Amino acid sequence: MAVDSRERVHRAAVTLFAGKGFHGTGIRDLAQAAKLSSASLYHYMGTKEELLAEIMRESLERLLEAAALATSGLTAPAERLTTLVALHVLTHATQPDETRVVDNEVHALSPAARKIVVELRDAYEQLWASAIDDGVAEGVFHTEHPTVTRLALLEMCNGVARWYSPRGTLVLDELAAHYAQLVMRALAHTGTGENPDLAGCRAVVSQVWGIRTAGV
Amino acid sequence: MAVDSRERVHRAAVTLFAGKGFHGTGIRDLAQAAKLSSASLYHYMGTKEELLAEIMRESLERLLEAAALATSGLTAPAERLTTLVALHVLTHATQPDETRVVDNEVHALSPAARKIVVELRDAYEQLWASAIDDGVAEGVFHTEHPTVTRLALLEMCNGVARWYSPRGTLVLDELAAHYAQLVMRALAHTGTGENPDLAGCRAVVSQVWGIRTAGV
Amino acid sequence: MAVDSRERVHRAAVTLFAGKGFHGTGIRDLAQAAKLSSASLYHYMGTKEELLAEIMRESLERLLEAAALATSGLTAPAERLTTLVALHVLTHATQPDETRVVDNEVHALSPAARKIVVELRDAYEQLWASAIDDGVAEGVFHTEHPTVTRLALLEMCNGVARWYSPRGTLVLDELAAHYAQLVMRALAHTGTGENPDLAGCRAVVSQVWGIRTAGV
Amino acid sequence: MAVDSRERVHRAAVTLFAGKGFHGTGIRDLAQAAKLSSASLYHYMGTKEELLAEIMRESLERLLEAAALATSGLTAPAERLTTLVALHVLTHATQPDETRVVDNEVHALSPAARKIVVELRDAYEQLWASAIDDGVAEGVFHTEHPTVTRLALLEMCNGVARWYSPRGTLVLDELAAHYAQLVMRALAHTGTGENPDLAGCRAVVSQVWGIRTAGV
DNA sequence: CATGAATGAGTCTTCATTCAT
DNA sequence: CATGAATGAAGACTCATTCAT
Repeated sequence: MAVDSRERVHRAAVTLFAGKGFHGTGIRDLAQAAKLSSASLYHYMGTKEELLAEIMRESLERLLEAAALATSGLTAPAERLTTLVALHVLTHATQPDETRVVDNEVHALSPAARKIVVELRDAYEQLWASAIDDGVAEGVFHTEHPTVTRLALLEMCNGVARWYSPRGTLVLDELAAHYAQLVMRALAHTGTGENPDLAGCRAVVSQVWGIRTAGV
Repeated sequence: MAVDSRERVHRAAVTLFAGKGFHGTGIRDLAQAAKLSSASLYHYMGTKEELLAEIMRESLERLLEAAALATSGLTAPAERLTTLVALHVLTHATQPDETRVVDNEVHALSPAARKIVVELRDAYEQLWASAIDDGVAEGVFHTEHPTVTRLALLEMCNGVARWYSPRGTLVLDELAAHYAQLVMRALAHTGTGENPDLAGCRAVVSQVWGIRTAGV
Repeated sequence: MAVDSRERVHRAAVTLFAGKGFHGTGIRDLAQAAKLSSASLYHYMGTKEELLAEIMRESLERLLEAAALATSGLTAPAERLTTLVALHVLTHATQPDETRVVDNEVHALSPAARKIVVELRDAYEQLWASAIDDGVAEGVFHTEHPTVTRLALLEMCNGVARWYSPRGTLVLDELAAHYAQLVMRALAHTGTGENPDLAGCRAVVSQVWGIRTAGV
Repeated sequence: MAVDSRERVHRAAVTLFAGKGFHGTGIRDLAQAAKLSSASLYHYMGTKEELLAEIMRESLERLLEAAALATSGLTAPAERLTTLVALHVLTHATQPDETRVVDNEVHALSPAARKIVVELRDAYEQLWASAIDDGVAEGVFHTEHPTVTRLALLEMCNGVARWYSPRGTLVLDELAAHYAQLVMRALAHTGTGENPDLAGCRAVVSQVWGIRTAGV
């Protein structure tokens, strides 16, 4: 059936793009994985790049939709953020291929397609931003640099797609709860211990990387 | 002159591999960026893949060396970890291209080269692992899943290379200190607030991604 | 319906072959222009090349038939030739696509199909040849090289298909009459003015095209 | 040598484009004819279309230059026109491939390249136009439709490239002189004999080509 | 040290055509 | 009668690499 084949092509693309990268995946790889001839592939896709763009757009739209669904009705910033974290982590743990393609292959998109993808991603990140900002305003979250913190936490959660395996001992719920806890702690009001020796670290970096990093 | 050219080739490769990926970078791109003919390129490198492997190995060796230098003499787990974090963040902020190549292009390596890189990375991560484990053992860090926490925090710090720009308002020292704070908090002993509605999140993910993710 | 579709296919082919050439026209272009799927196309044609051959054969047969009809009963060479010219010009002005395909796409035919087409064309040109030869024999036409003259005049009339537009100011009848006049004049007995400086022209051609045209 | 190869590529392209058309000529045909691998071809050309465009441009520039050289200093319209005719015929007889490519493959050019070619061709035709117009103004040429006449005569001369063979009995000088004579006669003041039966011809065309040519 | 020339294998994509439905 | 599905062969073009100069 047409539907089956189209689906097979997309799944093959997601798997291969995630594993070998967009440019590392040949049209023949796709064809083989989709059990089609490379010519037949073109019944179910436009160009290779359009296929990538569609995969990324669809992934992001699902993530955005899921986030909207899960947080609708929630008002408390902490509740909103933990829900976003849990959703994000669950999604990245269960759809690691889609997620990695979205995270790693933006550079392979044409400017037009990239614009769409970046806008979707920005819309999604805005949900995080407003939860964090609201929490800070309400005094339940504490951070000096909310934007930096948001980026840091997002990257932390993105990482799940790079290492989580369902074959491990950690159950999905535990994983999600653990990440939610990490995020809540990171935003908690805790007296910091002493700072690291930043001057020493900078010196080491300069030494190891040579003069070209004089900027340090 | 030879040294200069070799250096130019490496720098060009790092920049291009970071920006367009290994497979997305052609030998002609490299030649152009290094202001050499594509044939001359081969005076300063082996194959394209050997060039990649060397870049990755060198990057990781420097990171490992820097970590060893910076933490030598430190015993307190908190001190060790904050130092590692600061070093990691400084490195990723000042050498984003090298870092991104290391993080994103492992899949392009041959098994032999990959082995070397993975071993170096594992050695480096082991420094984090022992700091965390020691801290937990000493009761200064609190986490139920030390390994997961380590991976989460590492990914959080890796992210710096993907977004930090020296043109922003945040100074390097502030950046490093902020990340150190985030890490310390994440390992602090804080009563977590209520958990997110995990069942609800799982249901949303299932709905949005369709039955193929019944595994959720 | 079948007839309609078959007709649509032929018309689409004529238009496209004339505009983009046989090799420049894809089966999908044909299908689109004929408002059919590319598979359905094959209900109304053999191979693409057979379609071309049929179009050319049919065109030439019509021209030949028209010439036979129009000149039947005519005996005077001048009358025969002007009639052939008028008919030729009218045909090329009103059927420019068919005509251009016949004139330009012979090279795309297989030897077998080409043979048929060439024979038809030769039969047609023979009508011109005999009119001219008879006129020369009767002393009403004057030309030193009847064959060259015939080819020259034929090409002159063929040209109509390349530029004539019904949207211009020139009415068809005027066009045909004008060409008939040109042909009659070209065969008239007129003292030629002085010859061009052929040696000078040859020198210029040699100079401009380089030594490879030493043959000049 | 590079020069040799580049030259071989151009010559092969001219021959093949003339014989099989641009779209009918594959890159492999070119490579074989130029005695190069298809990859090596690209050391000496841009895209296939750029190769075509360059061939056409160069051909037209040479024709234009030759015409300028040959007619410089000539003032009498008849002299100018016969010189243009002789030059045109000599060029088409000695460079039939270049000429046919210019005449037949305009449709294969991109709009940008086509513009250049059309402008060159128009500039060349303008030389004919002014010679004819001047002759008409001076009363040495007689024609009711100078533009139509110019087009007709140009096409007549173009035809040479389609049939002339140096292996025939006709020497180049005779060929050029004969065409010059045809052109002079076509512009002479000669009483036309009776017109052809245009109504009859129109009826025949309508009958043979069917109702779709009701426009006749 | 440097590179123009060269290429076999590969890239993505389209070709004309067939056939089961 | 009509067409989605399918494909082997071919399309133009680029790849990473080598080598004689």
